[in-house]
Amino acid sequence: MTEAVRVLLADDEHLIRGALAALLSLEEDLVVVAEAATGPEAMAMARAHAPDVAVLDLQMPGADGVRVATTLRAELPACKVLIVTSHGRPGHLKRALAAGVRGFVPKTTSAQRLAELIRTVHAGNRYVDPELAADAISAGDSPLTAREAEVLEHAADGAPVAEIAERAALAEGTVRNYLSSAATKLGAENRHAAVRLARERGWV
Amino acid sequence: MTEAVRVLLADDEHLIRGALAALLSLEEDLVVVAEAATGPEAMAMARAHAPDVAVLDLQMPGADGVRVATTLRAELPACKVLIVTSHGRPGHLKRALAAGVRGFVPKTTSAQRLAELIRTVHAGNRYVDPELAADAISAGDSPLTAREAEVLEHAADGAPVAEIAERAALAEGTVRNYLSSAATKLGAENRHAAVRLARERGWV
DNA sequence: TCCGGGGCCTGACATTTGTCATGCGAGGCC
DNA sequence: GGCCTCGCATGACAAATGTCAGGCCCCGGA
Repeated sequence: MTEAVRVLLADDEHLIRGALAALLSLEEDLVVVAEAATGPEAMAMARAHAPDVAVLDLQMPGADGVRVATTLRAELPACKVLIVTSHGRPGHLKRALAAGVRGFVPKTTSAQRLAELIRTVHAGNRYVDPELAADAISAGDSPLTAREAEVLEHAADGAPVAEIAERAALAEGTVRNYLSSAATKLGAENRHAAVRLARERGWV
Repeated sequence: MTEAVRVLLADDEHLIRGALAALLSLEEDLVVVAEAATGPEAMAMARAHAPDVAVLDLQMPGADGVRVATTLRAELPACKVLIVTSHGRPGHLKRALAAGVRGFVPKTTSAQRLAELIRTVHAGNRYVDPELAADAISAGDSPLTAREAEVLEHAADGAPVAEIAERAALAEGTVRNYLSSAATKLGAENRHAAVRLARERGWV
């Protein structure tokens, strides 16, 4: 038998992380060498233990799974990343793949299946949940231009146009214009609905 | 030794549910008699198995944990409810307690601790995570009147005033008035920021 | 080279939204 | 009863937002 696969587990929910560690330990060929509850902690643990596979939650305090994946890719190219997420938005998947992530699955996956997937990515293959992939494809690419997306992000917390204009160093009219065109492209009634839609699709 | 505590586990994340079931099974005095992935499923399972304790996720498709708890209280008063949540908003705790929930903890709790809490609520005691309780107290009661909250909910998806007015069967001016007073009470710049704040505090 | 298209940026104008003064009815208090 | 406060409801006015036509610059194709 070959060496056991060394796994890093990162999730801010202690409940799921501990339970998962216990279940994965039941698998003969998997060994959890480190656990982390935050993004920075995950990076530190990865540096310290150089795991074969990193199982990362998408939503963590400090730095999200994709950012951790980006760092890992640069510092530990041999470490394969598998992202696990509760509420998968299409755009996240795209960002994750761009960051070199090898696997992307929802938390509705069973532990048994997850163990299989850890082996899959460790073997050098990729795996993306079919349903999430379908969502990402049907959502397609963002139709927004760089400025439109930028302005929309600044508008995300409901700030008035004047404030957005200041933060983006643009005239108010310009900001209104981008907001308007973004809303039109997304088929939204106004910028607030546009923000909501863009969020859902992971475009901001 | 007394009878084992019969537990119902409801969570839409298969990963956490399965893992948790496995871990709780390691406890001698606990037995998981049913699992569910949605609100309605949880209710059906509860009726079928009449568990001693129901461990419910707050966010589930179909009906959230609090709604399930309300139903359970009416139909199975003997069944104690323990709510587990990922991102606890102050208002949810209040609603949960009003629904007769006996325990309320974040998912950052360890499985070991959760097992203890299941015994605690089964014994008839209550337990609320101290940090969540502190948040709820500092956030205080909602300052919004019934109509203000109602209108704010209708405004949640960024709909224009005309649409809100129609849905709430009010004049447009009236809707604007409620929106304005709600925003003022919450210290928000406009209704959209108000919606965001109210969401954070769990008041809508 | 010279268009044409697309992204970026702007101010002027129409529409929507937020604020204010006001009226009405239901309770609590003297 | 008389008085006050508070929530509910409305329309008029002021301010913020959305829409439009147009100018500028860069790049790729004719």
